Formats: sequence, structure tokens, C-alpha cells
Amino acid sequence: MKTTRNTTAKTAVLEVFEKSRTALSHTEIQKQLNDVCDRVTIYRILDRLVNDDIVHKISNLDGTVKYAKCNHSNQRVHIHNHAHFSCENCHEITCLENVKPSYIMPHNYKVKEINFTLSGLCPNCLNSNI
Amino acid sequence: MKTTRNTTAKTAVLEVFEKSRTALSHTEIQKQLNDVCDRVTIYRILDRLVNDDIVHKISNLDGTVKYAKCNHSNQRVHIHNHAHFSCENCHEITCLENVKPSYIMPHNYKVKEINFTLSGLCPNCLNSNI
DNA sequence: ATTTTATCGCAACATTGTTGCAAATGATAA
DNA sequence: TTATCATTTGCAACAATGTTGCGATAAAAT
Repeated sequence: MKTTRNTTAKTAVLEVFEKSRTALSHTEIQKQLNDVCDRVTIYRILDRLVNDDIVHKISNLDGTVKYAKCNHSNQRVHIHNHAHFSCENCHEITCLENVKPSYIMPHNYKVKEINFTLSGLCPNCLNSNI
Repeated sequence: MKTTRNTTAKTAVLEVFEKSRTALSHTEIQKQLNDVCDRVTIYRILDRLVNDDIVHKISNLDGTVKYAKCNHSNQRVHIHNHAHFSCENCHEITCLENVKPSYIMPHNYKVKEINFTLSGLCPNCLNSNI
């Protein structure tokens, strides 16, 4: 049985998530960590965190991948069925915890995960008259 | 005013889309074209096709970006509000033209585009008892 | 046929993600 | 506390993907 360890690098990554309101890319995490650990280590930590359902992965329309901490891991069945918002101006991605899409699927599909990302202008950028 | 031209490379790319039932990545398109044109040219053609609303871009959870031809460009307001399905087994991405999510947004967001991708097993792979 | 300019090919570069392996380190039990 | 051992890390090297600049080519309009 593979156990997971609490290393200093992992703790540092989790602290970065804690401080951030928005989802973060690998590069953004790396910048905030400044040389706490290697680039490769961050990739591996993120993989583990996603696997352990501590962090979820979000892919943006532009092809960038971001990560955000889950703040509902107390639920028994843990599905990330909430939406994300991607601002085309400031490029921040935020979780819209309360936005849950409803939809009707054709038969014969087995849905395991959903990724619902809306893009446009976030409240901040909308107010700035852009 | 920038006009767009019909080149042989662009026509070839569109033919590849025509033949394909599923969404295609840059690499997949390149393989099917075998050396009709340069790798860079394909990137630029795809950019233009997306800009002209002839093709839409889909980004998958694994970070891969795929493209599919729009078959509803007759609509006046052209928003890609349909869902896509990404099979975790065969990795094919298909458009679910009839699946349109309904959702309620918080105020102060201006939504311009949505990306709704469901993943799991497609009918083909589901039947294969995987 | 000539002109204009969008498009192309090439080369070089930047970014992002992956892999193998020896060394380091966290967790567990002695 | 120390010994043990599997997990994690750093490094180096590699692979894949996407971008940019620029001279050459070719599509479309006159």
C-alpha cells in the first residue's frame, strides 16, 4: 500500500495555494516558491495532490492548465462539478463554487468527471471599464 | 481591412476536418496531411480558422488542445455553447451538439464563452467492457 | 500582366511536461 | 534514539508543443 508523505516541498506548495484566491499554473507556483525545490518536484507534487483529491486540475481554453485547492473535501463522494471562471483580461481563474450546470446526456455515455469553464470578464475587470 | 485567403494548405486542413468525426489535435492534423505544408503553417491556419469561427478550440483536462469544425455557423449569434465528450479510454473528443448546460451566474460577471467538457467512457468503449 | 499583401517555409527559440536513477528524507518500528 | 525502508527529491537529459522573425511565394484584385 502506497502511503503519501508530508514533505517540506509539499507543505510549501500547499501554503502557496492557501494564500491564493485564484487557480495557479505550474509556472506561477514555481515563481512563488522561489527555489524551495526543483521544477520537476512541483510537477510530481501536483500529480500527487490531484490524485489524493486535495487539489483539482482546470484546463483553460487557451490550453493552459491550472490547479486549485479543493475546499469541499469533506463530501463523501468527491466530484468537482462546480464551474470555473477564466477572465480574458487579467487571466485569473477562480472557482465558482455555487455554479453547478444541469444538463441532459444521451444514453450510453458514462460520465465520470466534468469540466465547466466560463470565460469573459470578471467583476474586477468589468468595473475597470475595459 | 484584413481579408482571408483560400490557400491549398487551408483547403487541405478543412478536408481533414470534413473527414473526421472527432475533434483533432495539431499533431493529428499534421499526420493526416503528411507534408502538405509546414508544422508552423498548420498552427497559423488553425488560429485563423478559430478567428473566423469556422473551427472551434477545445481544451482537454489532460492539457491537450483539440479543434473541431463548427456545423452551425448559420446561426446569427455564434456561440459554442454545446458540450464535448472526452473518452478517457480511446481519448477521442466528440461534440455533443444537443447537450447544452443551463446554469445561474452570480452578478457582475460578463460571460462571453463557455467550455463544457464531460469525460468518462464513450459508447464505443463502454460496450467493449473496459 | 502587374501589384499588393496575406500566407508560407525555414530556422531558431521558448515553454511545458516527462523519464531514469542515485541520493536524500520522512515515517515506522525496534 | 537509531535503524530501516519506501517515498520523495534533484539533476540531467529528453520530448512535445507552441512562438517569432524574415525573406520568399502565391492568392486576389485592378
